[in-house]
Amino acid sequence: MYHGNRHGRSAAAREAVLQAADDLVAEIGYANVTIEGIAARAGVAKQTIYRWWRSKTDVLVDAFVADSTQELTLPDTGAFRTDLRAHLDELVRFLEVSDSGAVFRALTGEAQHDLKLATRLRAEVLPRLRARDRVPFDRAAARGELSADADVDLLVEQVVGPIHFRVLVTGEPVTPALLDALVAQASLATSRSL
Amino acid sequence: MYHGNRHGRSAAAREAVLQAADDLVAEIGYANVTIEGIAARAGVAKQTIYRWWRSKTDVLVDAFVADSTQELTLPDTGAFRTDLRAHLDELVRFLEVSDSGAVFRALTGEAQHDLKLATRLRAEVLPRLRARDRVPFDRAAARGELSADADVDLLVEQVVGPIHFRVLVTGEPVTPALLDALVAQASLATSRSL
Amino acid sequence: MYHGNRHGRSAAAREAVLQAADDLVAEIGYANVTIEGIAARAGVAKQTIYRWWRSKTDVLVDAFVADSTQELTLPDTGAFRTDLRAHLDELVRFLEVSDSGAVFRALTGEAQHDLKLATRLRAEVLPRLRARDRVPFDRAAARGELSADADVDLLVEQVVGPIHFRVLVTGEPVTPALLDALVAQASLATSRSL
Amino acid sequence: MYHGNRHGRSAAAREAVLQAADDLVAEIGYANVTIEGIAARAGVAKQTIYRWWRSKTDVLVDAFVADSTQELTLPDTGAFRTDLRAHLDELVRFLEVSDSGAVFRALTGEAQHDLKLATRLRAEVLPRLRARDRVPFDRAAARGELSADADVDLLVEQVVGPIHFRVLVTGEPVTPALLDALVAQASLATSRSL
DNA sequence: AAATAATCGAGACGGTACGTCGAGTCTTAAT
DNA sequence: ATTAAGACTCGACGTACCGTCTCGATTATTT
Repeated sequence: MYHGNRHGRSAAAREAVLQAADDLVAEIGYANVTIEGIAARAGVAKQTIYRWWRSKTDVLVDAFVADSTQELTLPDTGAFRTDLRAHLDELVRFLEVSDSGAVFRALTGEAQHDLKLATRLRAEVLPRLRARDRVPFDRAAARGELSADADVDLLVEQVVGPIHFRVLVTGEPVTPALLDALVAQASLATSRSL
Repeated sequence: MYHGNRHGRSAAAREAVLQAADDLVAEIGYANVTIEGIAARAGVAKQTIYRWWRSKTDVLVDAFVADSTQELTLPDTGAFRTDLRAHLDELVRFLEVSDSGAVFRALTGEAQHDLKLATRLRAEVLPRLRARDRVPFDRAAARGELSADADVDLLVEQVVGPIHFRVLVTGEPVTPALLDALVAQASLATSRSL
Repeated sequence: MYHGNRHGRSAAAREAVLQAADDLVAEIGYANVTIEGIAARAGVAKQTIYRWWRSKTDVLVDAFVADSTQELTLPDTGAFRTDLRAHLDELVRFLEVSDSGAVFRALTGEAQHDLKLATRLRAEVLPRLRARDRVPFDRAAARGELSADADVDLLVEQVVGPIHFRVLVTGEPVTPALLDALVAQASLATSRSL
Repeated sequence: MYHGNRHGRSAAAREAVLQAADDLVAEIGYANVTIEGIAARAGVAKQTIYRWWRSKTDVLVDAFVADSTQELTLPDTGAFRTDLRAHLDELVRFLEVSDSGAVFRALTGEAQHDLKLATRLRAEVLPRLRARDRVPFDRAAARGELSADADVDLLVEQVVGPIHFRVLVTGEPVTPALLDALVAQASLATSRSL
């Protein structure tokens, strides 16, 4: 067994911590993750974690950002409705199924009673997600399917809001029926604004 | 056949606990509330809390339910759009401003990593809220403004989803512009179904 | 199952408590006996115990006294040395082996930091034991083997003191060698005082 | 090969705990001493106590041993009788009057229903006391006052046994009359063995 | 190459709160 | 009127993590 500074300077330790945090959330659930647990799992001293992060949520935000850096490019189907539907399917998969989505839900939950976390999420995570949600609408606008003065952010919220509501609040599964209705509603808005 | 002290829990203790829990959430925030703190504030032994509740969230669900028992009846304005708008104003006030709403947000947040809490919320709290959200739609249906085969629950989700999304996820204020858009969209849905 | 006052007045409850206390000491050891445990075992309400006894040690003193009421009469062998040796054998058996002796040791131990218990023991238990310890000496005096002005209590202490010392302090077994020495020493004292 | 914080326990914390334990026993009595109380008094975290000691008795044994490390050398009076008498006077003072003796009595009491404590006492405390009790006899042997084949440990027990009996069992004061009798008896034993 | 400084692991520290246990007091319904 | 049942307040238990703090070992940089 090896001791002392086994990570050269720090990069390796940093990655070990993020990886351990990710693993632990998946294995034992967000609520049961502790700084001590992450340190033990990562083979890192507690102090090393405290040197770089303020709290376990801070670690998890970094882990989440690191994971979601991998850009997934939405294939262009040539039409707004199909583009949007494909994106929403992907969004639902992320929120309901993926490990990454589990972390997102946990962090969003924790942010309800942690103002600092809420601020970080809104500064670093949400803009990225928002940008992705806008893609189908921006493409539609480029195609001229959408009037230039339409409030895309507002339209986005009307579409993704109900999905998040189901996932975060009611806990009911997001059904194809809901997605159909949302796509129909968005299409109506685009066509109406012509 | 009864025996022993069958009067069971002391009503005074129960109320003191719920009141203390409510007060503490308002004063120091959900994350800082502890069972010990509630017990001290309520002048009650910790054991008494543990006898009747599993956790602090369990206490707060009870407190929330007790508070929200007071039905607020939505005034009938005679038209769907105005009914709905009045209801949404009230909903936003609840979510963003009220103490009760702060508890709701905290509990919903905690439910993201506490399955038992999630189950309780979905069984005891959400149906009540859902029923309130349906009122404008049900009245519209009674007036014949809405086709009988419309999926009211779906319509409700499309309207309240974006509001919860702002409050819980983005943290942005719910603006009149959003409410206008939601009412317009809902009206469209009703008129279209004629 | 039966409830309420199932013991008529009280005598039965009293006996049930003493019996339960005795059993529990034998089964789980003095240190693990609790009032609640005695009450549960006896099928009696805690309050009933508190009505008659101050503490668990108080119960156990009563139980001990009740048990040791059965007088064991020391057979008269006709000579001091053999009388004394028989008595000491019996004393060692009591202290080292018997359940009753285990209770005696526990109570004596507890009395080191419980003044009330110490007082009760010295008033109710020790005189009885002392009386038994005197028997061989008193018989010797009656036979004229002992001078009338000998301090029997002092002689008794010199004989039983080392035995209690081994049992309570060093925990070493009381060996025949020790008993032989003690008997010899006592005999010397008696013969010298002629 | 060492690694990590191998300096182990903090000497300051250890001493603070032992001192606080000693003080508390003297002030409020053994039965009222709690781990929490010791921790608070010592300005130490409870966990620190639990890290190094199993129980309050374990702390007190350490405190007792630390206190009694200070060897008291018995002055040599030149004769067995006076040596022994001086030692017994000192022993009685220890058992009946000193704070240290109070701890000894409490620990001996507790050992009646705590096997682990009993074992520790017999391994670490009693041999030291026994050694002290032997001193007058060993000196007598060195002077030739005692036959070489005398069982000194047995003689010691016959002398100190009755003293412990009074202190621990009957609670009566150890009188000069008893000490006189014990010294006389021991002298007889020594002279007889010439 | 040797000395120096930064950073690592390990883990002890003072704390806070946890959830449990038993003490001793109280109230209620059954007998 | 006394009991069994059991809820109550209280205090301590022993545990889990928190965030801070040495400590000695291990590098990486500086001399």
